[in-house]
Amino acid sequence: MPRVSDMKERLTDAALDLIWHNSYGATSVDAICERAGAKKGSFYYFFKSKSELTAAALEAEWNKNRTNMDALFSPTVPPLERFDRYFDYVHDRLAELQQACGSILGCPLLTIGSEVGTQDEGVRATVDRIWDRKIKYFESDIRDAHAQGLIEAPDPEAKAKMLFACYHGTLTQARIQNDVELIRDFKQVAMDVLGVKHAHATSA
Amino acid sequence: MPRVSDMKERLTDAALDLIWHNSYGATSVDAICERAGAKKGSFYYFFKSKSELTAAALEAEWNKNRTNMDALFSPTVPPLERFDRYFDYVHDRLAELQQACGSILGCPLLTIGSEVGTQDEGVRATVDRIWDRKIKYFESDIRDAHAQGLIEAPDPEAKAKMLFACYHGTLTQARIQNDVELIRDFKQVAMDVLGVKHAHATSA
DNA sequence: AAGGTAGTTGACTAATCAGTCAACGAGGGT
DNA sequence: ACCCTCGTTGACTGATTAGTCAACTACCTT
Repeated sequence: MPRVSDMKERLTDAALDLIWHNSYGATSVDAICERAGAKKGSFYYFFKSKSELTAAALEAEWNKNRTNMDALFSPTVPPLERFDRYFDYVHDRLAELQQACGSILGCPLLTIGSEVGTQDEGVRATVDRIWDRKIKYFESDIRDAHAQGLIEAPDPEAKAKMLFACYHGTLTQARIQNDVELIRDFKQVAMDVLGVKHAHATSA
Repeated sequence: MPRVSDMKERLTDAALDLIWHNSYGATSVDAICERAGAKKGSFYYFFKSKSELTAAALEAEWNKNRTNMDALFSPTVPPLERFDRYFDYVHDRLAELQQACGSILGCPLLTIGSEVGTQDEGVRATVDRIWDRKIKYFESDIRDAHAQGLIEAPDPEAKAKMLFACYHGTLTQARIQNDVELIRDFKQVAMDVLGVKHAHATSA
């Protein structure tokens, strides 16, 4: 048996999988253990509670996606193209997951945050923290686009917040209706919200 | 004891309250019964399961809000003013609820739909159905606005869907961050998404 | 006033829940 | 060769879960 255990990661992976696919409330510690190949005792060796594991799982997921996000929102890419690539990336990943599990899963941050936000302050604060970090990608992007005269956005922070909220609303509607099309259609909405100038409509 | 019982309504009211405030998973049948002043047996006399009760509670809520929605979206009101009044109404109601319970609750349709959508087809379908009905208010409104030349919206159905998704994203972000301001700020976003012509910016 | 029916009761089950614990195992450092 | 520590084990508890059921009550109809 390994001196350095990968069990902690197996547990956070299993937890995020199950909670994202189903929900926080419907995911039991037993189920997480089973998927991770762990026994109850191991679980509580690494985590104080299901709530704490969930927070850890969200942080772990963030760290995994971080370099990817950095690449997508690299300042070397033209501002509006960053959004374009990002929306494509999320769309493709969710479509791929739908192939595997049958459902459009939306964003775990919103799904989990919305579910436990009023009940579990630890998880809520974690969601909030990661949410803020992700918005920063939007914010920088908007600021660059504004500086280059591509859009009119005197308050990039507010604009980023709003765009982020709209995007997540779309992802969630896609989850509820299990329809990936909505996500593809969002690009045009993003252009509208951003206030992209000389927007020659690509679709209706 | 009354010949005609109001227990069914008490149960759906209690269920929606608790599920909206907390979540579907965190709301037990026992808790619903306690709040409704019912015993277990009464619950299962009226409803086959917690899932069925939830669907019934959503339908009941819809019926309660129906006349209100009809008034807000009355064709006698200028199209853009309808949206304005509706957004104000939701904002005020959620702010009021926040006073009472401490939390911005967002929209139960999205919260519940997002939580149980992948697990409970009955509830999911109910959410979907009501969601569609509510979007119709947006759709008619957008069609009228387009006809009056206030906006450019050749596909009112798609536009309505997108605006609805964006709005619910904002409501949910407000729930997660317990911040009512986001909801107030949405009006400007709505104008952008709608593509309101000669939009003299009222705020930033 | 008799009887049917719509509604109520609360004790019951069997499963599942989150979380505990004391004992065990296997490397690594010395 | 020793121990010490990181990790593992699985049986256990006590609470809570959704759902069942047969007996009961009170009203309305006739």
